[in-house]
Amino acid sequence: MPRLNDQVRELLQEYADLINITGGDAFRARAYEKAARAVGEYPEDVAGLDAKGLQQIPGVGKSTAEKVAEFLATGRIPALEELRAKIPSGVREMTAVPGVGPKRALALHRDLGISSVDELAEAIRADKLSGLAGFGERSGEKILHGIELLRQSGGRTLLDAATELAEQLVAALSAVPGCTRCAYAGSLRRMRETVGDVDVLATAEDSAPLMAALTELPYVAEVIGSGPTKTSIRTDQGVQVDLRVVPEEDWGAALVYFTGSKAHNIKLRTMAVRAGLKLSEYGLFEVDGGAKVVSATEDEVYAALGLPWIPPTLREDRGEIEAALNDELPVLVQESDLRGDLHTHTDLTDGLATLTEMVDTAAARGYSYYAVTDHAPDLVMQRMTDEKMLAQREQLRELAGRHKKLRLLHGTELNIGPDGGVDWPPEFLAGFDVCVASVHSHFNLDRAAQTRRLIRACENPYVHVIGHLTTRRIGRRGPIDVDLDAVFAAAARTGTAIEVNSSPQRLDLRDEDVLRAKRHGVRFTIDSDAHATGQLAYPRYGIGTAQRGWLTAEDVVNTWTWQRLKHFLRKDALH
DNA sequence: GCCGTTTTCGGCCCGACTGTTTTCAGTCG
Repeated sequence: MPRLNDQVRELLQEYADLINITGGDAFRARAYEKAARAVGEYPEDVAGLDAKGLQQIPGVGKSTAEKVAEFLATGRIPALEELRAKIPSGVREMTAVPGVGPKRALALHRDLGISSVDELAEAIRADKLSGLAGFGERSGEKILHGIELLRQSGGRTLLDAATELAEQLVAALSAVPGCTRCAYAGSLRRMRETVGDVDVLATAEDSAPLMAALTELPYVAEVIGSGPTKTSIRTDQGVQVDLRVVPEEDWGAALVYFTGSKAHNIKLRTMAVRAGLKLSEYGLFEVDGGAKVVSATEDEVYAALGLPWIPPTLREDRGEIEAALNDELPVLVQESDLRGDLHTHTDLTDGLATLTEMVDTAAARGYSYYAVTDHAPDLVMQRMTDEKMLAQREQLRELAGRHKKLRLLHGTELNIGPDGGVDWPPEFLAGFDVCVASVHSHFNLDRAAQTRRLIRACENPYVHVIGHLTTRRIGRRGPIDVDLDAVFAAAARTGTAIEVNSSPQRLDLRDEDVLRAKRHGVRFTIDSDAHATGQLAYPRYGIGTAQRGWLTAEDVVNTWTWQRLKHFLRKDALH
């Protein structure tokens, strides 16, 4: 079940979307969007707030507070239900298709009776859109491509939502009497960027109470199937969960089997066969006679195959078994290795929290250094000015003594222009402690131009970090077309770090590209790109991507001490 | 609908891109 704030966020966002689709006042819709975001990121639980308390949330006024209070009291918002009655839910879902906004969704519904993404795809294939005002020859093609993009990740759940769900499930099932072990496995344990379903494994003498506990959870929408060893449900958020219960003595073999990946397991099984053994989810057995060798722990299973334990994030058959055989497994970077965050925002631009709130939260995370990197002026909508930036720097300097162990760095997130230039001239850039530079526009340049602009950004002596290099948004927007190897070579040559952006919507660079970049000798940062205090915890997801890219703490500059990082940030002095 | 060293009305993140137009609407960041 999502946090109550998240439920309210979703309802307010739905209300805003429906206002947009029905052609209501755009500013009113925007006000609800803003309120939705503010509630979602509000650190306190809204459950304990009354209408007055709700109005303390910035962006929530009288009208929104009343609606939320009504929801908290009755579970319903009549104003929302009225709008829902006018517009089928599929019409709103169509606006999730890249290229389809509220106006087009309404036109498609009103003029062609289309009420779902599936019907939309069908109508395009049947050439029913031509002739509709505002839709030309290329529209259908573009929308179909958008639907394709949506479906590629459609049915898959982002890492943060899946992790939160899995942690709740494990907590609930661990509390069931008779449950001796419980953990999540599958691609979530390997920390893939999206997961198709959530696999939970548990041990108990009697599986029935665990199966019953799962099916009775309040957020179960459907029981897909239930037997003595396996139960599958679907949550009200549409995520499938498979629970498997095994005897405690088989825990290790089952955990290996259900963690995967399939390719990793096939390789393990092949190794077993060569040793006269057979590996399954029930254990490692001798082929002759069928005696069980081991199955109680993962350590034992790997050891019996002549291997050290292999971290789940490496189990993709990308050379980890060979490395393990040669005793060359990397010592993977851990979240606890991170000493700071070098890419964060405040409400000076598009963040939700104040500078002080962000700094306090960073201090509570135990960091030794922390950079504020609000947007630079070329991202016009953020309305940055030199004066605002300098005033923030002053404010940050005044906070310097607030947390004794936390060094505050003043930075910015620059915009890499189409030609590779950035927002400010060298003399202004020199005033920052750290500069992240990212692509925020011109996503459709050809490969040569994209490559050129990124290399030029690396060559800028004031650019320390390239942020979210490919600019992809999972399930929403593909990566830009760029020669990554050429950019990695430039980053390595110029001493420019490449970011592993930890936002679950981005996770950019992707794991396999991290691996490639590492081979070029690139250094990395693992940053939150936080726009709210709660998002400062995002590096837990970026760490997964970094581990899947085989990174060690040595590869990641924000695990370094300040003394060492300071040297790295003096890039201009090194050349 | 929200908000105020623009303060109770009148603004509100602005501009580029795309495909459709022939002067612009819709979408997006």
